[in-house]
Amino acid sequence: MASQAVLRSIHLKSICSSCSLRELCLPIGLSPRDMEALEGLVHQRRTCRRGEHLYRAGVPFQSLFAIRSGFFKTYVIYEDGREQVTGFSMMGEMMGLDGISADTHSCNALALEDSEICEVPFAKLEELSRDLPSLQHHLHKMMSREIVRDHGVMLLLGSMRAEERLAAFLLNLSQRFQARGYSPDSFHLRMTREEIGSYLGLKLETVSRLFSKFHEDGLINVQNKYIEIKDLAGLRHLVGEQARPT
Amino acid sequence: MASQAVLRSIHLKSICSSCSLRELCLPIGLSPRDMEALEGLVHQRRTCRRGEHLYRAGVPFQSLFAIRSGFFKTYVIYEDGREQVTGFSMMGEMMGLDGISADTHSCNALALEDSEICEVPFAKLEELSRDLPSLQHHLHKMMSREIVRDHGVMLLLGSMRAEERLAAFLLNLSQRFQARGYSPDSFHLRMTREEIGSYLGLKLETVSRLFSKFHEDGLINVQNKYIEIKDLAGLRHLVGEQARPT
DNA sequence: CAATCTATTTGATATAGATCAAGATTCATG
DNA sequence: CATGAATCTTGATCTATATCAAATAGATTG
Repeated sequence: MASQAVLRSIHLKSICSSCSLRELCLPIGLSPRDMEALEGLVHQRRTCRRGEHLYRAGVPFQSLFAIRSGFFKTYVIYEDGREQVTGFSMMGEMMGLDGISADTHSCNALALEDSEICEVPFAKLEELSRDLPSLQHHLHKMMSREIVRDHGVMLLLGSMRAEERLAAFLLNLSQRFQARGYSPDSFHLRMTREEIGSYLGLKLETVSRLFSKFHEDGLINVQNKYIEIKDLAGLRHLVGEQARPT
Repeated sequence: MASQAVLRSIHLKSICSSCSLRELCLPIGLSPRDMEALEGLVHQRRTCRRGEHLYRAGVPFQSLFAIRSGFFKTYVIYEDGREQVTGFSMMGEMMGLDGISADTHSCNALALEDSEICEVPFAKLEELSRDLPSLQHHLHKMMSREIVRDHGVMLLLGSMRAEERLAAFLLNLSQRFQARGYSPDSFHLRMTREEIGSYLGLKLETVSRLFSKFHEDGLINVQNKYIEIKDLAGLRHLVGEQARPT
């Protein structure tokens, strides 16, 4: 028992420097000293089981969460109960940036599969980033990247047709899996058709029909949640080439 | 001539502490000393005439821009030329946060009326915010607020009906004018029906028809770009009460 | 201030995607 | 591994909003 506790503490101490995601969540070129300071900051490594909320809208904001493994959806709920999925997050991505604004989480984060996350107390991160310019700048870039990403979703929702939206969605997933060393051509969707639909501003039936159509057209293979991209160029061509004749 | 230059330099020196927008773009409770440091940083106050771009997507990112007066739209253009308006900005708001992500502006900012802006070199702002925790936190809140705002637009685009979108848009404008000491009940729209439509994911004809409908229903008066809100509660009721029977 | 250009309104019609419905498949649980 | 609950697929139909079109109003310019 005692040895287990020791092992865990050793493990905790070294997570950042040995983490395969460090180039995603940490600034490059951090000195060993700085790395150590940062590791002291990540005070908790937790798991979050499928179906559990990592945080909910309205609860006090304390920490950011770096995803070590697993998959999440974030969503907002409007007064009348409408749910809008605002994003899907995977390993190496940071969640919770929206909470800084009002010291309260403004959206909900739900694990779509068993996940491991690193909790980063934000006050401490701010403090440390005052001493580490590269960390400071990295944080700013992460927040800015989130803004840019959201603008992309606005473009998708505001001016793309259903086909284009789903194609763009698949291409985005493919690209993110690839960046993490997984196959860009075949992957399991972690979310339901309804969740995809919510994200893309479509109904689940429309999403399902489009998957079938893409399959018929030889662009992809679909077998329930398992996707195989057969014609990347074809998907790319679909996005952008089919503007409505405004 | 010489006296003019002196006057301008005096004016420049005191802009922040005397600016009526300081509670919008600066952290509260900044000491006079800190305020002075901040003022040294805002090295340029510029004007931007109606129809001019403040910045364009693709140009190197150097500075944030605080709007002192005027009105802007920001928009992204997709490869095939589709344009999506991502937001409208007015006095006291900060633009350009999206540029931090890739050291390049990712959207275009166009003045919809003659405007005055304060240019804030971002590298210097980062530097100063290392010494001023309240400034640092303020910057983080601004970025986070932008993310939250974008999530709101995603909700609007992804799950609201046309009527609700336009009502939400008018309510948002009204609230922002009020926060700046202007009438929340009557204002001039600075943007065209087409720009509103782009922002809301609707065609300009739909926007026009909805304005007419709101007028007939006694919710607003419209006379071209001049809007009078007659029934705030009615508009509020429209948003959220009309979910599609999903 | 006439001329021209741009923005807006309104009507008629078309259509992409929603809705409704019924099976079929997959998944979770005792 | 059987059984009920989710989830997904597919078809038929409906509707909100787009599209097309034309007239009007407002803004800009020489």
